[in-house]
Amino acid sequence: MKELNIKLKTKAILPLASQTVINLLLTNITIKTELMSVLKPHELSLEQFNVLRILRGQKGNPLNLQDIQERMVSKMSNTTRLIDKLILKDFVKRTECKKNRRKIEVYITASGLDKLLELDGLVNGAEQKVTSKLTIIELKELNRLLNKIQ
Amino acid sequence: MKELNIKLKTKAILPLASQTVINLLLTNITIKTELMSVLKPHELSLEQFNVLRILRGQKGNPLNLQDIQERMVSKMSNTTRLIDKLILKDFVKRTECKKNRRKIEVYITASGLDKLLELDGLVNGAEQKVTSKLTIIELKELNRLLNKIQ
DNA sequence: GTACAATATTTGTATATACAAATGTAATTT
DNA sequence: AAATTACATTTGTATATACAAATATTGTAC
Repeated sequence: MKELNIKLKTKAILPLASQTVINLLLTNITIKTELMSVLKPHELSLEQFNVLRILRGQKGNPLNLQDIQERMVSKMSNTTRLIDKLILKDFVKRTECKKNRRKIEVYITASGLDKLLELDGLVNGAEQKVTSKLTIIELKELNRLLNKIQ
Repeated sequence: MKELNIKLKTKAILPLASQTVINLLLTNITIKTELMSVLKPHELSLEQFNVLRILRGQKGNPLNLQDIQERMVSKMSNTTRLIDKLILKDFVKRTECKKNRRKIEVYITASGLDKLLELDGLVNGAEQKVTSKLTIIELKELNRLLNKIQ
């Protein structure tokens, strides 16, 4: 509570539920800032990077937009336009599905795979950095608690 | 880990640090969705609501833009334009500071206070809802862990 | 007291997010 | 097989976010 008051420069006494919500929002900003500091120089957003990783996970097989969306962290973002951005950067390719022309299939390109290879270590480093202040036991406990909230 | 794999529809085995980061991002979406479901009908964003609460905390005294920004959860957003929106809704007033004409002072209006009164219970309810699956001890532990990350 | 630096806010711009509506395609019903 | 419904993606629009540049005011050094 004391730390929270310092962060928000206030003396207000907040209920535990409010403290938790604010702390989660603040932690989110910390994490996004850290990850973006790695991705920004490569002109990738967090979700763009995530979609590249999802496509790599397919090992050469394509995914259609819906399947991609289901695997994304934020299901709300506009997948069509996100893929457009990745196509402009030549990290993915899009082809029409022959079996069902409503669908489009998305592949990761060789240069997309290269970029991921370049980023893997950096992103892992950022993830390590933000979690490094907790022990393994604490991290497991944190995951357990977060899981209960969702 | 199992739950995470289900959420992301993948079988990938992720390091603990990555799991934690993704779980924090997912939890953030849960919380924002819950809070926005309360605020949306009132056409307020999360930060707009937050700024109103910050101003109420001043008990009639004004705050300038910088002071507001320091107290905000997300310090990145454009405070000038956020205040513009609140002025349009007649929830705050802005006056030029006489001592230092570079500064502008922002007050909450009576109708801003009314709106907050209307929202207090709803927002508290949303906060309770998202935290209700944890015990008080777990919530305290969660706050402690989040504090260490930030 | 003029020039320069520091401060506070505003404006501009590019991108991201959120969501509704439109388009095109396939499947189902009658 | 025409009409309707469901599905997959795209487009439109409004707002939010992120950050750089511009403007206006104040403080300070010479």
